[in-house]
Amino acid sequence: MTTRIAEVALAVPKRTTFEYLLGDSTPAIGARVQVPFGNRKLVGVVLAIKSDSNWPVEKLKPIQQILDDDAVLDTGLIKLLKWAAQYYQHPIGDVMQSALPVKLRQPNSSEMPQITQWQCSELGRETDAATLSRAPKQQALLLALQQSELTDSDIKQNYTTAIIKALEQKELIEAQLITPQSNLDWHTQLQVNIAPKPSLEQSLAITCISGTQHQFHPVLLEGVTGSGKTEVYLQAIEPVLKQQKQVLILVPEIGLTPQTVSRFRKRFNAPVGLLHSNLTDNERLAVWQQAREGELAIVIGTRSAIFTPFLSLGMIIVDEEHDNSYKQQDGFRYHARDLAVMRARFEQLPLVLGSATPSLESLHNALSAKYQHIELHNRAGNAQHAHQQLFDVKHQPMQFGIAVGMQQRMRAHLEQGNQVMVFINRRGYAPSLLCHDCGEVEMCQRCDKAYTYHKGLNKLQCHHCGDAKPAPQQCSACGSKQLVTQGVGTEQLEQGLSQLFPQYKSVRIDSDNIRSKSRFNQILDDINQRQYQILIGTQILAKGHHFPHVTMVLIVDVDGALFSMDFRAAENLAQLITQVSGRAGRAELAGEMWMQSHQPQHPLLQDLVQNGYQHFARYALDERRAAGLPPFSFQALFRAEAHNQATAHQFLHSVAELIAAQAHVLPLGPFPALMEKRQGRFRMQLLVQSQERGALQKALFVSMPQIEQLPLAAKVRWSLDVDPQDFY
DNA sequence: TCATAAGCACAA
DNA sequence: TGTGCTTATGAT
Repeated sequence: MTTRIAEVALAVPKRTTFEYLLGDSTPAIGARVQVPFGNRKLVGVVLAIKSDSNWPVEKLKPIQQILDDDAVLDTGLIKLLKWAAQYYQHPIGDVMQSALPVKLRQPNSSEMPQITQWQCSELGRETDAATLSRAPKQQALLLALQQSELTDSDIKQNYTTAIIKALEQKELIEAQLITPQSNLDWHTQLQVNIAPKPSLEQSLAITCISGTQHQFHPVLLEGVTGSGKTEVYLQAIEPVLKQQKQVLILVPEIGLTPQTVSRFRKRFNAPVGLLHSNLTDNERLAVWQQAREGELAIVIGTRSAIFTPFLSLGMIIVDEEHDNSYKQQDGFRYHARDLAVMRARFEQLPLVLGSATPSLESLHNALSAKYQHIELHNRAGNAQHAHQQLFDVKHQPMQFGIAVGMQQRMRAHLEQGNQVMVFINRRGYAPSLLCHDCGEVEMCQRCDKAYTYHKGLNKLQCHHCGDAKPAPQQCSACGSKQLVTQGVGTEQLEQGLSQLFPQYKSVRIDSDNIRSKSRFNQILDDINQRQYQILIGTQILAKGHHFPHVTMVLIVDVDGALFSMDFRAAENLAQLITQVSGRAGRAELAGEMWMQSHQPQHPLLQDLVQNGYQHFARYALDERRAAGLPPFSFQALFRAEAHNQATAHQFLHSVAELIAAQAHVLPLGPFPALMEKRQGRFRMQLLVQSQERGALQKALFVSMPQIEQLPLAAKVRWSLDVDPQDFY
């Protein structure tokens, strides 16, 4: 009788799998098992069953328990995850774990969990919602619940707990613990509700996408804002659903709006599952299970939804594919869009990457015919883009960071009853506090960056490490009381604008002011109800929301991105500008967008303003080609931080030597990170670049074990980022 | 002299 | 990554 051994992936930071002896029963490949590890118990995923081992068999320990009857990760997902572990050079066990819902990382059952669901009480069903007219939010929620039951987190997207509690106390609604029921009704009961007639462009796109099922067929759908990409998605997935195949739709973190979701729900009258960061662990597991059982026709989710198991997946859509939130920024640093491409390839699926402002990487793939390229040029109903213009602020009188000339423009728009949106990329009152007598700036000792002054809280806050302290009364160097602020942040801008325009109401939208998703949705509602005339915010305001009454957008400072060390900064700025100008205003009321700059002649800005993103992106691609930057080369970034700079430098220097021994790769650095010091640690980076992806992969594959052996590797906190998106 | 902190190796 | 063993530091 031969010994049977299971190869198990465990969440430990080693690049290896671990082997265990099997008893009488054999777990499925992809099932979870509980195993002894040192003197603790861990949950791992079985990757293989075999009869021989690289380790002395007498040293192997037996498996303690098989946790699942069936695989929690099917063979397709395991293939994808193994590929990802290799590509991103990340420990396989950690990769497997991050693909599982939190509940399954512990030795819990993978059975369908119970979740909290709200419904109307007897009284609530009979109550006319109109009687709650003095509490419009409660009224809306009651109406919604009279239509159908909703889960706890569904409700919390749009309503605060106070509203839920109020209705509960009036005994109009009640909570119930339910176990989602298993059924595949949508297979037979799918009904397609009336769809608007697509434009010529749209129907061409729909035919291209849905014409090729059961094979890998990547499409870049480059459609200007308002050209009806969602309608293309809706009609393109129809034949997929009709074949009883499921659809996975990835959206950016902030882009999951209730409107989008209800459009999909209403069109097909089929179950739609949502995966986003506000779900409880049980809700997440429930959606995961329902997708796996085939009960959900459509799953819409953020980054990690790319790991959702499906009974029968038929298509993947990545909406706003350029969005940076698809890249995981710590631990297992995968890019969900890139994994979507691999998953579609492995499982032979059609794939749609949609964006008004495609990433240069995807655009390059489309232009070089690796992806099919479909463009939507026309906006529905002849809606116009906001007209983009540059405003030269050189020698201009400024107040609160806004040129007087721009203030006059704002006034004109406000006086016509329209809304004005102002973008500024700094939170707080002022980016630094300075002594007028000696010039001393209050600095965070741990990050070597100026503290941001928050006037409302009367605090100094470091935006890099989060350290905060009460705002001082006098200079810490000379004791002078002449402390002045320098620069302008959202808080000061809001205050300044209410001084300049006292008759108009303004609202500030930044992460200081937006604590919860429901509060954010509340403010968006109020904006569209025209409760506010002046909207002040950071980038958060730009993502996915429409502002029909905004006729003027002002970007306070575009210069920062033009001269950034980060070669992607200009691309990101262009995407922001284009996204915003497509979302402000409406058909009969084209808006204008102004950008304050000291460098209005800058060729990138000029190109963007005169020719639009499409032209700009191709121009930027040429620049990347000339400079040998991605997507014309491939990068990996080693980051290291240590208590003193020399240690981090020394470590990366050794890494560079190991890398340099490999063929066709070029180590650049070590150089200090854009943010040189953070939380009291010095941060250095080493960029590895290659003309060929394969050469870079091979170099990393060979070097990583050597790097891990370096004496300093244990002393320095370090990580590897394949295809880095930023250099912080 | 003891107690706690920091450093280190290791798990199948 | 988390644990337990070893060594360094330091207060009494």
